[in-house]
Amino acid sequence: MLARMSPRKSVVETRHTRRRILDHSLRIASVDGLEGLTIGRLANDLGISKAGLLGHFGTKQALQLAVVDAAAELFTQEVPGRVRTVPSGMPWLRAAAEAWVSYLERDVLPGGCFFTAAAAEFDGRGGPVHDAIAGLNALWQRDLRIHLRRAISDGDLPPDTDVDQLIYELVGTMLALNHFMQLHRDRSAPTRARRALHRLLGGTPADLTSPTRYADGP
Amino acid sequence: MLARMSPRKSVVETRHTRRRILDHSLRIASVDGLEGLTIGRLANDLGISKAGLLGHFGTKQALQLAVVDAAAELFTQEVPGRVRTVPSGMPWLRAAAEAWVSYLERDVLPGGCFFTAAAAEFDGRGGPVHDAIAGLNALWQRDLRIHLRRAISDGDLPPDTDVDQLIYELVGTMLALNHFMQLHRDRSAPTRARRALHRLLGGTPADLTSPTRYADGP
DNA sequence: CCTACCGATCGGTAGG
DNA sequence: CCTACCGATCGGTAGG
Repeated sequence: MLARMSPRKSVVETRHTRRRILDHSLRIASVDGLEGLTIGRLANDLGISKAGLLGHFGTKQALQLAVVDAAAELFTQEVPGRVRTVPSGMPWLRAAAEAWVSYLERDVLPGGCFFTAAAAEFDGRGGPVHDAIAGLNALWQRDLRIHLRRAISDGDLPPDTDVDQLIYELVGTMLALNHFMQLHRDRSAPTRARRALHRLLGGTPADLTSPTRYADGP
Repeated sequence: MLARMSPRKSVVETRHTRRRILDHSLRIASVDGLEGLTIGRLANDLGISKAGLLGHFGTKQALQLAVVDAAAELFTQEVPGRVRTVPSGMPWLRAAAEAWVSYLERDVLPGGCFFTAAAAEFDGRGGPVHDAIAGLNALWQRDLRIHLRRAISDGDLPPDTDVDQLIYELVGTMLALNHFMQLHRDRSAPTRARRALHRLLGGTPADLTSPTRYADGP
């Protein structure tokens, strides 16, 4: 209460350090996964001690959960955050899809989409980290579902549209974008993604020339 | 040459042990990744010593490369191997796509598709393991490309079909199948995959009722 | 294939 | 936030 240095500043500095830890963790985890993220490496990169770093979170699992939260915050900022003013339904879906492609195209994280990597890493396991990743994924799909239903009631999609099928194909398009950009360093992947999204949602990509359907059944 | 126990049998046993190691490695790696595959754990599971196990491969990286090869062998057996007698072009594509879905639907490996997991794990890194995974992926895409071109020249696909776009969407469909089956334990994912493949390749899935295109552009 | 061992690193704790 | 330390495990080697 008396002879301590300004606690206000100390709190601010603590928050700043925590942010630095999470920012760097996101970069590491997007490339090497949440298990490749080790306390020692992280502390060394940031120039602080392992004990000092761990003091912010307690355990490695708590750190992993904090990183998942930070990734969700980043995604929310970069995708839905950029289309907050766009009308619900089909306009929102097209704008959100474009923001999603753009987010990966701009290489915001060095390893691409954190959630794609984290989902693949933890999909076969149980535990709190798996549950957090799966839950956030489900939340995003719920947003898509809401706007897809709105697009149907607005008449922008046929009334018999299979909403879950469409979500499946939207997710597949984005998984492929990450796959081709990261594994094959294929810079034409964003264009491919936009064409696929146009087939799914309509819209106005100038580069779409081929017909909507590839093949007719026999 | 003289006083050794049958060298024939010893070689057979060595091969058998090597097979056991690779089979178990594939199961571990499909769930926990190629880095989650540790010598100690593997040796313990199989009831042999670490040194004995490592003797088969030399280093961990050599083991990882052997596991990648074993995964390629398994995939080749389960997908192209099952459609070897199907005519080239569109018939082959439809049969191969069905074999691909079936392979994941039957849960051949506990963690789903090894290559999907391994690609996500190594996509941001360099090195021989990354190169092996990317190379095998490229090989499979080359097979798809050959048959897509054949389908075009047979008139089963329009002459202006964007082959690489179609490959992109086929891959996306399979990535989504793995994603929904593994992360969300969604057993309807194979049906979704078949519908998406039908939209891409045509064919005769009985469950397709909705129209081919979801939305019209403005 | 084994035992016995190596240095390095892991997540984490004690105590300040 | 630090130093100093813990037991466990990592990949790998020596020698048989």
